Amino acid sequence: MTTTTRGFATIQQRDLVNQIADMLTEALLKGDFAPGAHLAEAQLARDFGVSRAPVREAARLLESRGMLVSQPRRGFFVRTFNAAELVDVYDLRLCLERHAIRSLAGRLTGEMETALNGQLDTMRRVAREGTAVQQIEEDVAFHRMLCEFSGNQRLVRVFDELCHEMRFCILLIGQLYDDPMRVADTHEPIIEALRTQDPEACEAALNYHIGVAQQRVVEMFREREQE
Amino acid sequence: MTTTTRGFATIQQRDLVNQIADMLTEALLKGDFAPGAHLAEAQLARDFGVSRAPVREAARLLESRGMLVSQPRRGFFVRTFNAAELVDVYDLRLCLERHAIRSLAGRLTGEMETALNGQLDTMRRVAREGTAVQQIEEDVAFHRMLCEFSGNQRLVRVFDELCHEMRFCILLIGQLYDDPMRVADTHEPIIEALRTQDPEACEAALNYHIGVAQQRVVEMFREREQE
DNA sequence: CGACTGTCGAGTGTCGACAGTTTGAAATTT
DNA sequence: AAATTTCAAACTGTCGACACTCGACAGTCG
Repeated sequence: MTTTTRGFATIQQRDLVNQIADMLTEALLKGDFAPGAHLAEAQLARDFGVSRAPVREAARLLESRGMLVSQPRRGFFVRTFNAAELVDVYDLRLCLERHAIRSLAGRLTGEMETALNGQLDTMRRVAREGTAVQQIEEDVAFHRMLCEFSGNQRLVRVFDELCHEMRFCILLIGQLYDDPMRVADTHEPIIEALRTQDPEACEAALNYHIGVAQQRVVEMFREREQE
Repeated sequence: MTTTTRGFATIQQRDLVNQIADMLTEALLKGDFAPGAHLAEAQLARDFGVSRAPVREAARLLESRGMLVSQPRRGFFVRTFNAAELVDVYDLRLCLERHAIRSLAGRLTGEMETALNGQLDTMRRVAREGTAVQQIEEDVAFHRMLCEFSGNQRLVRVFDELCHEMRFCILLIGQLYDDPMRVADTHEPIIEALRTQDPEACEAALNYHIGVAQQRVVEMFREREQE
């Protein structure tokens, strides 16, 4: 939230599209719509008390985020995942973060290390007293930092897109896949590897970390799939 | 209503959004719009002989492909690149292809090798008798194959997005950056490295190949920027 | 002379409506 | 009873219209 010189909050009359997109996102993450369900524009427009135009644009936005899919003349549907797609998402995530951490090894500044350690503290705090959603969010934030520190903003953008899908998947499963405090702890080796300045060690730590996460999520997802 | 102020051909009543998106893409690649130029919905709608709704959707599509950017209440503008963004694009491309080739080393099938060699032949053919656009297209197709062979479809999707931007940049420069036949030849070492089944060799070949391309493109772009 | 204000045109955000298509179920046939 | 056809309701794609916002320019006041 930016402020003006006088300290007023900037008035950003967030247009309808973004508001609707946020509401839809929330509803989707809460599981209000079944996977694969059809979203009727007119119905949503009535629900939100607006016309179909902004609903349509919001839906396209969620489509670009991979949470909805559209079929010509049939409309929008809640995105469904299969295990293979989930594997791909985590594999791509590994691809991105490995590239980031690799370019990072050897030029990690003190500031960066402080930021990462601070994020680790935050993760441990929400592991104790936060909600599941917060825990996921802080976990994502840690990995996002790695991407940001790579200096490649285009890479960060792809990471963000991936995150939408990961969030969606994880909340689709309906429960966290591990003890949040232990999850936080498993980020420690990554920082340590970065400190050694050894690219190989960094890659190994990340490989392991993401590999474990992928395995757990996919496993839980496969269990869910049996219904 | 056959001709328009900008001279676009008229379109049929099918799939308006995609047709408009294609025509806009073509116009953008041809350089009909200056970088940073404002695209007025109403004007385009008149030009195409349709209403603003499909134009708007097509513009959003191009926005998601990184060819346009939008500002609230101000509309769509032709995306501008700076050298740093171009560096990021090529860096991310290296990230993707390195991941692909790495997972490919050691499980390259005969079919894959045949396909790659076939593509190389195609590249050499269009280097002799094709247009610049074709040459770029076949070059992209080779690298896309590498991504496809990784088996990660999500990765291919990101690669495709990146390609839109690369195409746009390259054609923005207005000329090819190297002798097309030599460009084709530089793909040979990649296939050779894959044949050795050695991940390190594959990575090295790719690093070199993309590094050279990046350097050339960015260099030419910087020259252009001086105006 | 400089800064502020009012006005005007251009353009986006949103709306309600219409036409053609898809869907699901009733109606009919086998 | 199962399969097929028919048909109406629901829905999407597209359109034209209106209100509000933004930027430019000229005019006003100190």
